[in-house]
Amino acid sequence: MARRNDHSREQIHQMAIDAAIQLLNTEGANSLSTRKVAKVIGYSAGTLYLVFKNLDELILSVNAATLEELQLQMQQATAEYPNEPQQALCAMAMAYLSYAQQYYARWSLLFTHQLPDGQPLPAWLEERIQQPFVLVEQLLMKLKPAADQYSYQLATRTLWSSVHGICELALSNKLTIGTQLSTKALIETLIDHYLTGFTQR
Amino acid sequence: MARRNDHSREQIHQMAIDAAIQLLNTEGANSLSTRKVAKVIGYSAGTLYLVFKNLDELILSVNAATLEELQLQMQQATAEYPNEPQQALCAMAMAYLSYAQQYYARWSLLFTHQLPDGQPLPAWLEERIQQPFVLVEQLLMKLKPAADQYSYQLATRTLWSSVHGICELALSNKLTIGTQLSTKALIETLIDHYLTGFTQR
DNA sequence: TTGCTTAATTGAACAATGTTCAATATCTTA
DNA sequence: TAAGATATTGAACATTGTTCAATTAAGCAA
Repeated sequence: MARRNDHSREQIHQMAIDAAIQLLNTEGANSLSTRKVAKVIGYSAGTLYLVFKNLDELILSVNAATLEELQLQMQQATAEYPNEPQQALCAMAMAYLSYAQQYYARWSLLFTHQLPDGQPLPAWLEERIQQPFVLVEQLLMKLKPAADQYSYQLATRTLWSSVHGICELALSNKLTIGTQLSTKALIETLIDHYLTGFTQR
Repeated sequence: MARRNDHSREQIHQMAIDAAIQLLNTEGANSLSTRKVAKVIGYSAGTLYLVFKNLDELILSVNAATLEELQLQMQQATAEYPNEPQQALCAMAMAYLSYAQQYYARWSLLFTHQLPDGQPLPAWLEERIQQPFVLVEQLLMKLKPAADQYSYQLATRTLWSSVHGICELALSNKLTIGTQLSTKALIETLIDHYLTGFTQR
């Protein structure tokens, strides 16, 4: 069979991303392969190479889609606290944790995937990576209106990568070994203590 | 060729771990394979299966060795500050960052490797994972002698997974996109702000 | 020393993977 | 309807983890 013309290139591109997401959701990270994605969308593996340079590029596209979803969840979580930035930050962190739990394979792929040779990430993905930080930064500006850009950038990245670190170690069962600690409690003390320092200086 | 009896099982076990570490150091995380390890130690791939259940078990052993080295670096970093716990914590965090930079492939393998089906980590590795936390906990006890076990556990895990998160995102170039921030500055503000909150309450 | 037993090690084999590309079957158009 | 263009395939290749019957040398008994 050849020359079907059932779908446009753009459609195949999107179908492949959707299929990969579905595989990650149902089968886990170790079961993502070009052949399986191809099977799900009803095309041959070779067809994927008309639309993606290679599997890495497909994964980067999946990661961009994941980041978009994650950002949306974070944004929605803040809606309940329009005038309480600290509460909003807490809710956002919980949304982050919650998303990571629910879609663990996709979420961890954001961080475990490494391009060969240490190739740099494409600009369109770097763009997407920055978006969640923007949400955090906006809340920090509400919390302490009179600070300079450097302080906001510094506090945003420090606070959010810390939240991320807690989620990462907690969800891979490396954090609470031999303790009764709850991940939620860790995140709450982090935010509380860090913001105490941030607002005081 | 068969029945060489050049090395004991224990020797082959250790040789394989050493070879894997060497491959990770020189070729990167994507170049670790049973066949390459076997080639380095001068045995066939099948021989590895006399000593490890599978590649995952070899990787877990490599990770245990990495954790041991990492812990040693962290410990040595504190030696200069026997009476300044906060300085010691900072030095320890810098040692963590430094190790992660120098041995990035091995360090990231600690966190990117996932056992299939969500199998739990073996107890001997969980043991090793807890050790670095012990070092942090000791310093927090010096810093604030009158607190209960729960507070120490909570603060230890919160602080260190935060340091970890900063290192992780920074080293995978996801943290300082579009900014001039230094990873060191992020870690310093984290420790400073968090310890402010920790000692005050 | 010789011959037998034993087991350490191999190498071939299998299934799955990413990737490439000549072959092909269908669409388009003249 | 015939010819040309091209979208898609499927076979092929290299590499991977893993298994296991075959083999060969070590150990041992006579």
